[in-house]
Amino acid sequence: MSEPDSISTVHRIAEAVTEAVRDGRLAPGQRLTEADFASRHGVSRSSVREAFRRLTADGLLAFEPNRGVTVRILSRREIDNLFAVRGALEALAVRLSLPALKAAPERLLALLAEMDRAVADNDMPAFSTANAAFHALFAEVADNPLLSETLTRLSNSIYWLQFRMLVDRRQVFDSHAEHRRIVEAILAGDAAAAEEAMRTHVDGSRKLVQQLPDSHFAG
Amino acid sequence: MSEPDSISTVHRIAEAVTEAVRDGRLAPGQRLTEADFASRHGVSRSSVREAFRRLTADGLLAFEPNRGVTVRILSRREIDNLFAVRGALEALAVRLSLPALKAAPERLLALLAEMDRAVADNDMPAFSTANAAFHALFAEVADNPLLSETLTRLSNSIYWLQFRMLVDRRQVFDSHAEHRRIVEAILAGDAAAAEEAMRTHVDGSRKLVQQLPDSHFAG
DNA sequence: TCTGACAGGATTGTCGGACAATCATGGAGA
DNA sequence: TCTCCATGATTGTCCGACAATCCTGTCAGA
Repeated sequence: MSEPDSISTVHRIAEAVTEAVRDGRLAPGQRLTEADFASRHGVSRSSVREAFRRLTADGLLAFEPNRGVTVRILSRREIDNLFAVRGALEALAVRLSLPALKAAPERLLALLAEMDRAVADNDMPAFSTANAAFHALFAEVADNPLLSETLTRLSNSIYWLQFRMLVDRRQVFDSHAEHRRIVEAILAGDAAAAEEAMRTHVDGSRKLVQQLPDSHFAG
Repeated sequence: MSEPDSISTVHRIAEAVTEAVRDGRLAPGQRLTEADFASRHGVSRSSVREAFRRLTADGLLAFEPNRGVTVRILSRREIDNLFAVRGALEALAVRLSLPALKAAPERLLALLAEMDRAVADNDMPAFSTANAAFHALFAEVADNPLLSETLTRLSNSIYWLQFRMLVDRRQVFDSHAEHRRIVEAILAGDAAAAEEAMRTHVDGSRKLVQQLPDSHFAG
């Protein structure tokens, strides 16, 4: 997703919005007005519109006709829907990537070790980063750009949640045990078990997310 | 996808492009220039740009920075990737929709009958329509808009293929046997079998598509 | 002849401004 | 209190312009 695009104006704006969402300056559900953004960043409204469109396609913003865009926020229901799709796709990624990962498990094991360390050190940012890399690895090794792209879009749609999840570390760290199960199944060459472990893991994440208070959801 | 959007200018343009692709007036891989389209349809370039963006997000067009858009065309490799994702998602749709479909199989059976009739009458357009409805039904009954949306995007990406497939009817009709297998598994309440039947069916479609000559692919 | 640099044309990227279309809000009147 | 409408805010669309970039054909030099 999000083409390199040199250093175009639109790209700059899109980056700015993404960052603002990432570190909470833009709250989920918040409405973004074009003119506002244009003047604040010293660019034309056209460029802002364009950036908004691109971010909408990427899943970060939500677009409503004649109403403009808002920072995307999902209802509990939509979260369930998203995790269902994600589970199916991550399971697919695991299956497709298994042979290659079994043959050359270095990166996989490195990420697992990195997460081990992060858990031991109670280092949430490091864990979060490694976790994202862990999940992205499967799609990447599966060598299916469309799959990677689709999963990225899904991640973008719940961008704000990753941020909100940082508050309660314990449960997030708990999910790490499932990572190990996935890796073991892969090393054993057991595709069905690996897929199932991934499905379970994704559903675990879903449950974790659903435990957040209502204020983090739309609807 | 493609919001109703009243009858806005952008929507009109987008429809026009979609239709043109559907009936072959715009060839896959063909480049579309904004000014051209703007003057031909008597609208501003801004609106054309916007329509192109939307269609790009929908998967019908491909966008390259500083080069504009082209009618999307995939390589054989990309086709395989797409069908892999599609298989996983259609299997998910089958699993999720199974209980509801088993309880109320009317529409499912009606579509199956419609396809039976189309095959008997050698009526390709009718078969094609019913087939699309058949596949869409699962996602719809699964009651997961995100899933429906994602599958629609995938379909749009290979829009031109549906058109090209009309040439050789026999093999397409052959795939109908697999439809029946899916339905039977659903009526029997056998989720695993239904999923597997759907996976097989989707992969069958993939093979069929791959039998087309090189001229229909990018790369 | 072949290769590479360059010029020119074509097309996209961005800008600014303008106005119509639509939505949201709050107040007037029933 | 509720409904309807005026009003302001914002998006949708148009126009025209120019810079940035890409593509192509040409020409000089090896």
